[in-house]
Amino acid sequence: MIDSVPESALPAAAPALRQRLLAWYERERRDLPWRRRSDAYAIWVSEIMLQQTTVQTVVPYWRRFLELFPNVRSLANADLDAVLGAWSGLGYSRRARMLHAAAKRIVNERGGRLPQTLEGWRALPGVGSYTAAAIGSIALGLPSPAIDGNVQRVLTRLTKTGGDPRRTAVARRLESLARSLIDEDRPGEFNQALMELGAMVCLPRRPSCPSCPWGTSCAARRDGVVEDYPQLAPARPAVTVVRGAVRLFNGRGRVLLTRVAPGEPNQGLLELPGTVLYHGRSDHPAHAPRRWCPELALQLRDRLASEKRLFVEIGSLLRRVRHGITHHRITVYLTQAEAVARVPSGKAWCWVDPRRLSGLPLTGVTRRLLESG
DNA sequence: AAGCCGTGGTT
DNA sequence: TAACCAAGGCT
Repeated sequence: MIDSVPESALPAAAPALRQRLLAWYERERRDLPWRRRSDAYAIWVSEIMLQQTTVQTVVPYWRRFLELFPNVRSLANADLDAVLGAWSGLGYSRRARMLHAAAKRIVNERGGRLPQTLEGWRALPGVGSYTAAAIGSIALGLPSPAIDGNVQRVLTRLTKTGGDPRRTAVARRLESLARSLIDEDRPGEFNQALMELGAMVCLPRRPSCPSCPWGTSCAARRDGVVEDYPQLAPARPAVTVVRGAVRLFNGRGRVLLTRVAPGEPNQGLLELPGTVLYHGRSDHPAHAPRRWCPELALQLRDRLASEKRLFVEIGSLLRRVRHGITHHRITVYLTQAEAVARVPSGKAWCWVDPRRLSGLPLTGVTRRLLESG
């Protein structure tokens, strides 16, 4: 269902809305490192990192990444492991693979020249409609609306547009709205201002309507229903996962890691040897084990032996880490272990100095399990 | 087009 | 604690 205010009202108000938004943005904009850059490469990297990831998390990663890979050629020439290592902890490592693949394609097929059109960007792996519009407007001055979750929230509230904005029909309506609002002379500023408004003022919960430059024009605020928008569909129930992992040292104080097999989550990254001990929907009557126990230790030992040919005796519990992912709730128990047979070797296994983890392509959980403890 | 990706932060 | 959210894209 889509109910909204008459759209004819909006184009007339567009110039005033534009002016108020841009004036607010000029005053309130955060000093983010990529906002000091105008080259498409720096903007591109920031936009890929910012997909489903908060600004606060991205900033240090972006700085390190641009020091390691200052331009598209250095990124294209880098080993995938180095790129994944720089990404480790940021999540959704597929973004890093696609960024690396896109850099290679730019160097190999375009002589290292970055695209200068929306279609050119859109054709690269990892660049969808939002990211293409963001790069296009910010780095190239193209007048294309960049519509992310923030912008969806602002626009559904401004116009009381009902329905889930992630659905195609609603998204099209919002895009049409944004197109009628965008400042064609300063599209990059406009897009960033709209996203900034969503990130700083028009918050999902407890928005700061009194300080909003659009507050007097907002239909949802006028009717006192701001927090009823956007009308997102309820999320699916989460999946509960319990996992066991072992910390096994060799004689030189190095810890055993294994390469995640293709087809598994986090494939290609390094993780502590382990296995899934429980996997189920959390809306079912929970059978998920609630605490570490000898039965789980035996199961972990047997499955490491049968699945990975790693033969150990399980020692004491070292720590428990909870990991909340979109619709996964993961609990990992890390135990000590002693090898009782020769440890496998080969490409899937490696021993690393636990003091030298930075730069390794670790999974997020492994990074947390190994840090300071 | 609907589900998946199994991240980190806030409330 | 657990739900919800974030500068989404891919299949």
